[in-house]
Amino acid sequence: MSSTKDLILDSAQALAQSRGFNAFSYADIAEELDIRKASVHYHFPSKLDLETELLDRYRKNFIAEMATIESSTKGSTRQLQSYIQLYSNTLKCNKICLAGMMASDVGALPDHLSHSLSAFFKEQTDWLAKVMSVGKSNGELNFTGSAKSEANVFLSALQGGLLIANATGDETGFKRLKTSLLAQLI
Amino acid sequence: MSSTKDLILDSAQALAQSRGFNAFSYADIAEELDIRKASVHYHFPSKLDLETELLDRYRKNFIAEMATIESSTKGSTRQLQSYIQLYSNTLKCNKICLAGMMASDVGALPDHLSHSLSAFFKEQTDWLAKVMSVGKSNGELNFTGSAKSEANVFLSALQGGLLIANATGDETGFKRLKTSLLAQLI
DNA sequence: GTCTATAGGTGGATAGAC
DNA sequence: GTCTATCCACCTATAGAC
Repeated sequence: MSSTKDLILDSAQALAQSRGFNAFSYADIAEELDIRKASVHYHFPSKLDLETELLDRYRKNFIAEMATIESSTKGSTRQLQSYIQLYSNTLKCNKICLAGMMASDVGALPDHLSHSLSAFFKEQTDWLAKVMSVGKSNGELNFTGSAKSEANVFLSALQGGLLIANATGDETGFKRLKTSLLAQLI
Repeated sequence: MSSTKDLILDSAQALAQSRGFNAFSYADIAEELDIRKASVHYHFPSKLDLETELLDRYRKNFIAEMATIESSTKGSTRQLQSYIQLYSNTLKCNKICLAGMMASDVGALPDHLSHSLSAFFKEQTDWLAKVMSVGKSNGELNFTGSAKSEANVFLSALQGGLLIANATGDETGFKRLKTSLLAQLI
């Protein structure tokens, strides 16, 4: 049984990932959950509070997902595949990454949010670089640049690919992108 | 001497590329140009009209840029470098691609705009695939997948890389990304 | 083509009862 | 913790003078 606060976050996240954070209102959330706007304000006094908690939760969830992959999936290639799957799942729901969405409005964000956003991308890149580094050490992966640089390309392509695939409705294009990204590391 | 209409488009584009389309108003444009809101409405009755013309102009400009590159720059590698430079210039102004920004709000866009957005990404991918195809034919470039697939990875990485670099303020990361993208094709 | 003035609506936010 | 009621600022948009 989810708390109202969690349900609000779920609703807001779904709206943000498909429309953008500035394209929905408290009224949309209230309607979806069949509660009143004032109740939403009780849990999140300002919309900035909501946005902040949304990104915090998103970061934590992603970190947890990465930890799960690391502990339950063997092999660098398969770990990267599992990571990619997180993005495929998002695309299936006609959504993009919450952080990717917020990044497109970065010029309008207060400092603490842009810092949190920065941290998200660093967390992702660091984890990917670690996995790639291990894979190169044991001979499973093969690439020429630094792991950090490869991780940056990998994440960038996933973020951009998700954005484009979602805008064009081209799921097969995203499928090919996933294949290419892995092929380049083997 | 630019017309008022062009100045409005310029102002709106700059605002959209740094803040997002839903994070600025006619009042912002009017203030920047020192005119009244009603004058903006004279040229663009609704904000949707503004958004539509903005994307149309952006597409045309990009097509013109690509044509210029094709006619004035010799060699596939150098043509791709020139293309990449378009994105570097955007990053220098702390902006992202207008289409990338709009793509993050695609769930809130009317059909005609999402179709135009789709067309933009197709135009970019097609041009890149053509350049890559030529480069492969004459031995200048070397890659294993299809040109279309490589073009998709290339564009995705640039779009995502721009988004991330702009959000993190990491210009050097974007520089390395550019190098990696080209290295993968040689 | 640009202005003043204003309508009409929505969005974020608060007060206070229950 | 949720509700009703309401405020106020801002936003899109229009009417009509110049």
